Amino acid sequence: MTQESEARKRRGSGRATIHDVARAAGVGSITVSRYFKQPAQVSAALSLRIAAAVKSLNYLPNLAAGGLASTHARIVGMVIPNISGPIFAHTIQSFSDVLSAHGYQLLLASSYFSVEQEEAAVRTFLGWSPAALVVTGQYHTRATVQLLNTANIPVVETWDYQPRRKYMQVGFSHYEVGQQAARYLLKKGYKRIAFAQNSVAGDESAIDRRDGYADIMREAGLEPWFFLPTAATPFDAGKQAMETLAMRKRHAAEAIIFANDNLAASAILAGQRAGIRMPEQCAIVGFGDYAMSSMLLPSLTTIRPPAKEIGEIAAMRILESLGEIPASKNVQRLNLLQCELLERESA
Amino acid sequence: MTQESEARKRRGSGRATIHDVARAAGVGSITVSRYFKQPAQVSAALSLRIAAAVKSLNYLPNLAAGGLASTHARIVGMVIPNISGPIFAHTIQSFSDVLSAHGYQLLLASSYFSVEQEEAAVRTFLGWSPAALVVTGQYHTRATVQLLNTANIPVVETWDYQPRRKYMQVGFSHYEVGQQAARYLLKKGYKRIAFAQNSVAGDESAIDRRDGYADIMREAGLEPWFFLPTAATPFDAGKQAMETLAMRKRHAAEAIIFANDNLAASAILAGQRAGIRMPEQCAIVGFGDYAMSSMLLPSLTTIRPPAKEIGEIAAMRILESLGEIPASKNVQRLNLLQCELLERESA
DNA sequence: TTGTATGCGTTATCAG
DNA sequence: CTGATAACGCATACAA
Repeated sequence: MTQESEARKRRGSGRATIHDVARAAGVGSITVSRYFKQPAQVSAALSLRIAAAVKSLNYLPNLAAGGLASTHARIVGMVIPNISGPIFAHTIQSFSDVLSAHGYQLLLASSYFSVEQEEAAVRTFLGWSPAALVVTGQYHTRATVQLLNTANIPVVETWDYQPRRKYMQVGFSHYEVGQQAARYLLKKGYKRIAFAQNSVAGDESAIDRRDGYADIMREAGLEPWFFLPTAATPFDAGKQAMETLAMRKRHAAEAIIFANDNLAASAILAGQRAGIRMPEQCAIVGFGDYAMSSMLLPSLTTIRPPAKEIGEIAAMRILESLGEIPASKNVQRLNLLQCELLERESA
Repeated sequence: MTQESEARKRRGSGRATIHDVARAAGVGSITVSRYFKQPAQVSAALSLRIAAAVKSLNYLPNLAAGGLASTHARIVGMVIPNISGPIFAHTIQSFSDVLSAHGYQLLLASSYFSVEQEEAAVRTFLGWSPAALVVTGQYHTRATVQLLNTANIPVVETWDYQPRRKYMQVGFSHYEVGQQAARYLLKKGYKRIAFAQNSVAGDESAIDRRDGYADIMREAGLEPWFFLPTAATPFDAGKQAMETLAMRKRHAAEAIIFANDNLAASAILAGQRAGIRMPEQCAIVGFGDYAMSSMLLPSLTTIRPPAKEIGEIAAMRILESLGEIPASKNVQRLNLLQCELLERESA
């Protein structure tokens, strides 16, 4: 009875607050706050009493209140094209792991390659007063840029790298990846090299890769050859590319660079079924190094993006900006990552 | 000068607040709050003025403050074994999509199949006063259960289903999946059927599947045959299982059920290299239906878990509990999902 | 090292 | 339909 009769507050979660702990420990509430944030500044005697009170009351700090009071919550928002895609998940995973090791939480949203959805996500995230924000790529709406600029917090663009951008960038040059693939095939002696694009609208990075390919072709005195599938799903699009480019009677493609491994994989399956010898009759190069790529027959030659590294390094840069860890030198160079061309059987 | 000379607050983000909007619109701040939360309760005239003020001030609601005042933030925490895994990502994606359509944000953490890491994540999440919490599976630490119980918010366990659990469950019975695989192979006439486990510690669900398999074997008067790989990576473990079980001289396995498709895939590759005819010499069944499974040679017969559906339905149940959408009937039955056995070439 | 007063931006309560 | 006031739980500024 008596313990229940304590005048209950009109609102509130009913959970113990920092004041309850302070009262139980016989200290000021600010000391409890320090006990969590700057333990070194609290004497051993008080620390002990506070620890006991915390335990007996099952105290859990209210992070929202803390964030409100300190104007920035220990939260970082991340907008990624899609969570369940074969590659971005690794970035999310490593990013989240590094952050949570330092007491920051990940707030996640997906844009499905739509800059408008990205804008909506950024807008919502800012409502949480996040400590930092991560977006994918360098293509955003005007309003997103405006929001990012006025937010006055660290912003990182991942999965791309362009010189002289305003925000921190952690990624690689898609343009150079396109060049890399084209050079590789040219060196192998292929001439009739096509580039099969993605039917997903909004994947601007794939366009950059295509342009890198095109420029290398022109340098070599060859005409770039673009194929834009009309099929909706990657599976159908890859098949369509294979049928259109490699199975034509005259002037068939000797090699095809695909916008990603999904397309390339379905092309290999289609080719296999049609009895096309790969790479002799048609060489295939992908992008992404998805899990299945090494298991195909022929195994897929592809370019591996540093997905996990991107997440890790982005998190580190943010923690540096936030003063959580000492700053690295030569950040500029560290942020520009390299992709690896994995030479397998298909090219 | 004059516009800058407005006495600046000592603290704060510098962003416009609800009071700024109220002043600009000539209304009380609570009316602005209502304008966002219950637009129907605000007259058209005031709504117009508020809308203008919001726009001109670039007002963005501070969600942390709102969450603090209303004791529950529009946030839902989700703990998942791993984000970058081949199947959970789909659950995350669909869960996040449904939630964000209703103005809830996803706070994500991974446990790596460790109940201790799960506990830590739950603890942190609770600090945000989330509207609801989602965990994976039914195995938790005592402290986690305690936290979940006292949190007094909707809790959903995903990726599993056991009768008479305390929390809402959205998933399927791993035990029945194990039974399903065993029955399928027995029906095909296989007798010497082994189960290759996962070397990842903490994957309790895989144990449930194994037990389902074992019981069906016993029912059929056959001895269950467990193989526990020592190899660390799934790739090596699958290969090891194949070599140990199917390539032995005498009494080799006629069929192997693998704890997941990663193991099964590497087994198929190893078998292929060793010239083992599948399924004639050894049939293979996986679990998960990962992206590469249909691309293998032979394509992998596997059991597809309803990953996307789990995320969707979990989100719906939460939104129902929160009163955001009308409640469904027969929730009990709806939450028990079925896995589909995909009959392909390997078994 | 510790404590007091006050503000963070919003919503619940209650009154018009 | 609208508004004044007081929480929400914590951290900053400043003082002791």
